[in-house]
Amino acid sequence: MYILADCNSFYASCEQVFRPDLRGKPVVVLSNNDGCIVARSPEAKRLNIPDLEPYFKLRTLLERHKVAVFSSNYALYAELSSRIMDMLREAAERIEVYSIDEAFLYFSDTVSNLPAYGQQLKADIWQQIRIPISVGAAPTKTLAKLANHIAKTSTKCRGVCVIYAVQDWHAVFKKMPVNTVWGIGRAQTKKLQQVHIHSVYDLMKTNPKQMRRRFNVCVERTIRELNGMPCFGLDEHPEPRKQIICSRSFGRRITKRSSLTQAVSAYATRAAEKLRAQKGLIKTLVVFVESSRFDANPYRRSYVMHCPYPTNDTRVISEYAQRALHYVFLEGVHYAKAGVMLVDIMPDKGVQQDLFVQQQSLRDEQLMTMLDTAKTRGLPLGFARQLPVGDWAMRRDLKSPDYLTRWSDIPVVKA
DNA sequence: TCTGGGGTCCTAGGACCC
DNA sequence: TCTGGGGTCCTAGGACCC
Repeated sequence: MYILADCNSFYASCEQVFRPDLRGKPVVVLSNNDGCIVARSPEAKRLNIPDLEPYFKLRTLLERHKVAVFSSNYALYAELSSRIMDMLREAAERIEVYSIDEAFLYFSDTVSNLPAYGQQLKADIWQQIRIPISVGAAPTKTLAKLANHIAKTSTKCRGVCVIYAVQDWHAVFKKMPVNTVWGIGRAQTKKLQQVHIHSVYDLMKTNPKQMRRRFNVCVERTIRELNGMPCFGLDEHPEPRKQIICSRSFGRRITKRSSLTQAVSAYATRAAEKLRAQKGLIKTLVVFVESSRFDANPYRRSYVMHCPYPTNDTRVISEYAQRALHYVFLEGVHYAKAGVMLVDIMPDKGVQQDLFVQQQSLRDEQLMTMLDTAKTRGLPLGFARQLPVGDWAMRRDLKSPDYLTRWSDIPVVKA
């Protein structure tokens, strides 16, 4: 059996952990740059505040309902997430951390009383971390996702739903729209509706082989999973990333080359850190810049750059990112976003040596290791070109304190 | 004025080879 | 007039996820 443990309105719940005065009140969290709403507490959902809508369009509505609004505070969410994942790891045989706020647990033998197990898990995490979760259990991942959805939406379930045999759930599946299925997004939903498949039940009852021909292999697997045949296994030890992207929209439009230089330098630095963290090297990077996609004539350019040898040295990656920037920069564009992508990542062990080309030296590696160590200890070491802020910096006007990751932000208990 | 970021997988089509 | 077939690899774009 697969069990999906999924935090409820995760970012909004995190903001409430150190703000008990906001319990039971509408809370929303914004994306980077305070762009869109990405999380809503149940009270905010009940006010019909839409998900993924731009903040500026909803401002008056939010003010009218006295909704507490927060910028994203990833340091806080990541820390709370890792504490929850540690608890889940203790509670299960095997676990796949699927995203910041959810994990699949797997049991080879059925737990004797799954509903009770789910309730206990939920109670433990609430008691230790003060984050509410929902639990869905079923013979496949897709069904566990569905069970979790039912656990979240049906008050009868009290946050836990177990699907043992699909045939017992036909009536419920007939009432659930097909887009609630994991893996069926907007485009597929539209195509499915054209052939009169509207509910989860409709999809479940189709012929997987025929559906593969008409749609694709993903849809086929989903149908099989809905019928209780596992097609997706547990991914306990995810492979290292194949690519690393670091990009941001700017706090406001920028036109100066110097601002873009700083931003690209900061992104290249961050990307190189991520690369070293997974012990990778790259030879190829891509830099892209763009104006807003809402512009009448959007400008978007990218440039692929090859480094002379496999590297994870911030200085080299940054240097080649700047060279790439040279090719995509156009005077007069109001830039809204830029980014650095590291592609073709290879492990730093066992790299093909080239007799005639320079390699990354041991000294370079030691310098990078030293920088990374300094960073984990909170020492502000960096390169002169890379400034932490500028006119390109992200907007986060409503960020909560870093309660768990910054000494100066740790809450003080008053006697 | 203001519209997120970071991933993966699949497919179709082109280039190239024999 | 008539111009193969099958395989691999790469890339771009689409779709999906949270």
